[in-house]
Amino acid sequence: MKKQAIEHTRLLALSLLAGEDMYGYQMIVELARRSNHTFDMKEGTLYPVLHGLEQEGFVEAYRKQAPTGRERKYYHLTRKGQGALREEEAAWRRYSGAVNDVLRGGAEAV
Amino acid sequence: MKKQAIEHTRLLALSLLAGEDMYGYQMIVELARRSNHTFDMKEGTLYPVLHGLEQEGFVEAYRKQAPTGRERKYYHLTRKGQGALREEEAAWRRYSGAVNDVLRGGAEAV
DNA sequence: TTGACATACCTAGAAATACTATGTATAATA
DNA sequence: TATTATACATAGTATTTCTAGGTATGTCAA
Repeated sequence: MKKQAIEHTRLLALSLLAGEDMYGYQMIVELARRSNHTFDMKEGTLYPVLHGLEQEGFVEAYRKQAPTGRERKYYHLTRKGQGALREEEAAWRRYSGAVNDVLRGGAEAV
Repeated sequence: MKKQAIEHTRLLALSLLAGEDMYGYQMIVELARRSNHTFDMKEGTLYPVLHGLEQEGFVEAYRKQAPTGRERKYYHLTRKGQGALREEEAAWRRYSGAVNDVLRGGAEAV
């Protein structure tokens, strides 16, 4: 019943797009694969986030025909989005490092 | 204006109490110190969480006179709380490990 | 002594974030 | 041809944390 704790959705989304352009559904599948199924991001979570990233100019969307004949909406990480990714990565390292410090009983010597 | 992302409040609170009994205000100060001021937990966040942990039997509260003469409300981690802490720690390692896997481009070989 | 500040606890309401549930539509497959 | 997987989307709900406010005591300087 407990909510699954996926909080850094933006970081994860930006990170997925760093390697290659992807469409939403693909990102969900890829995220599950790369995280060994620790993350099971819902469509109701990802799509609004992608729309937000697009509005901020971090990603650009374009439609492309899939080999299946079906049209997909691909997202591309812009230069601005690359900067945002670097910032979010730094924030994550700071955050996770701090949690680990606390778990170890605190960073004694500074 | 952005909300500070402290999500694992329970984990942090339980972890602080693993070493010694503490009172709320002290926990906030200690958390800031141990995290090198990465975490600045608000009272409006901590106190409701402590009350919840108490209701679940993870911590026990008792009042004690401080050297200043003032009464403080100390929290003690119960055996049940120690178990909860171990579980939360494991969840954190799983979660942070998965984020790092995704940032690295995915855990290729499983 | 009094005014400011740090300490110490608490709660109500707002904001942010992610989930559930649902709707639509197409392609593949049994 | 019916079901499943693919693919996008949004409305409403739930959870978590913050903001803002309240109450009260101890310390210290002016």
